[in-house]
Amino acid sequence: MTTTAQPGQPSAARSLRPVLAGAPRPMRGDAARNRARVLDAARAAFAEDGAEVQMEQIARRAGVGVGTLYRNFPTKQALINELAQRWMDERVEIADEALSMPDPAEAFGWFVRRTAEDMAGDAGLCHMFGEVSGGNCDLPDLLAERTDILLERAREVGAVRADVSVSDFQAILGGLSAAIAQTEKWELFAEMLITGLRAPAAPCP
Amino acid sequence: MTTTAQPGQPSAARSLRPVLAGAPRPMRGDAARNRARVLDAARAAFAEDGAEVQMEQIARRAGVGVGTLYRNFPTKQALINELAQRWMDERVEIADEALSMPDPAEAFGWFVRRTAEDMAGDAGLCHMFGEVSGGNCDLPDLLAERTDILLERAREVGAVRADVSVSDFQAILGGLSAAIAQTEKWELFAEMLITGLRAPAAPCP
DNA sequence: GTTGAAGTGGAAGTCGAATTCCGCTTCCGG
DNA sequence: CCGGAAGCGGAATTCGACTTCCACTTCAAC
Repeated sequence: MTTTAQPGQPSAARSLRPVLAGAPRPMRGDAARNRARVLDAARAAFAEDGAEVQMEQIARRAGVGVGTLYRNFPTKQALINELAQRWMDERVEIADEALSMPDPAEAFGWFVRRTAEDMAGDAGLCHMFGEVSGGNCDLPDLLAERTDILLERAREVGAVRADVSVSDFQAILGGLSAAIAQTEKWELFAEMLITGLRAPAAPCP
Repeated sequence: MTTTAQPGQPSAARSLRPVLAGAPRPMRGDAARNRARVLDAARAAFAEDGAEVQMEQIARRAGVGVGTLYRNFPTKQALINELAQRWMDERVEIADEALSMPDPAEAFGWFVRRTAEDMAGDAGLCHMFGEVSGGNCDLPDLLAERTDILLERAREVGAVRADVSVSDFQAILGGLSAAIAQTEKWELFAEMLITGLRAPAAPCP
């Protein structure tokens, strides 16, 4: 139910016209357009209403019938996974950008702030983080790897306490998303996190 | 659906034998016993599995039929509300205990730690906090009032930044519950919160 | 322009969980 | 110990999603 492809395009192929080597037929133009519309509509719908939106609402929003949804994604979950994958990819980019910054403490703070900001703008993202960190699936390897480095470097310069593991950080981001889902005050929350995460050395000797 | 009572006992009456003035008959002894069993079973079930437990599981756990559940609570939601109410009552007591402490900073910290600890021990509580702060319903007046005082006092001594409102704090607790639901490291999270919430005075000049 | 493979819409089917119903059982006042 | 009101169990019903199906439309190669 989560593995193999089924209809027009495997949900793992992310581009509009995934003309991979060996694909017998490139997918009809209008179909590709519809697939894109569905993805957009789904993203918008999840962003506004969270994961409880119904397939029919997404379909209406995209201006297609439910049948078309199911042609492209065998399952509601598959559709969600597709979006999750895209979000994760974006997150990996952000993490890479942070990793390119010279100061580890600054990089870490920037990543947290940026993530909080993105969450505030997208309820779907919030929910997904809740899920992902919620245990339904783990942080994808690519992202976990980046996060690990980010965290490690920050730890070395004392910007993050030593007893915070990647999975703790993951849980913390889950908490952040839950908080932000309730109030849009992401700046406050991000600041709190960054401060609270700092190693608890005696304040002022 | 949320207002009027229906069967044996209105879900608002919390005691086992709510022989309020005017109640024609005090409720049969075995019925009261069953009601209590149901409540216990429900609490345990929610604590273990979160809010997605099925009515039948609760019934089995309590050793009764689903009919008995519905005799006592017109709706699954009503049952949840009843438990939520009880949890909230406990929380008010905790808050009161905190309020009786002399040092506001210490009181605040103690309340946060205690809440985190309780959350760690009860997935049901966690979930409920998520819901309650999630907007489905607001913090009950009684608790909001206590929290407000706790927060205000802590603010005055600089243990909490000035720009944190009660509703922010509520959101933060929601986040805390989400984080704790994933890892049991409540001590770490509580410490982080307490530190992060502190007024951001310049560290060490 | 024709043709048939690909794609479409949305009514109908399925399925799981909440809720209802009712004949049988258990209390308890007299 | 009896009668009948109160309570009980759990099979049957309802309800609201997701998912399937298929007659019909659209595209694009020839």
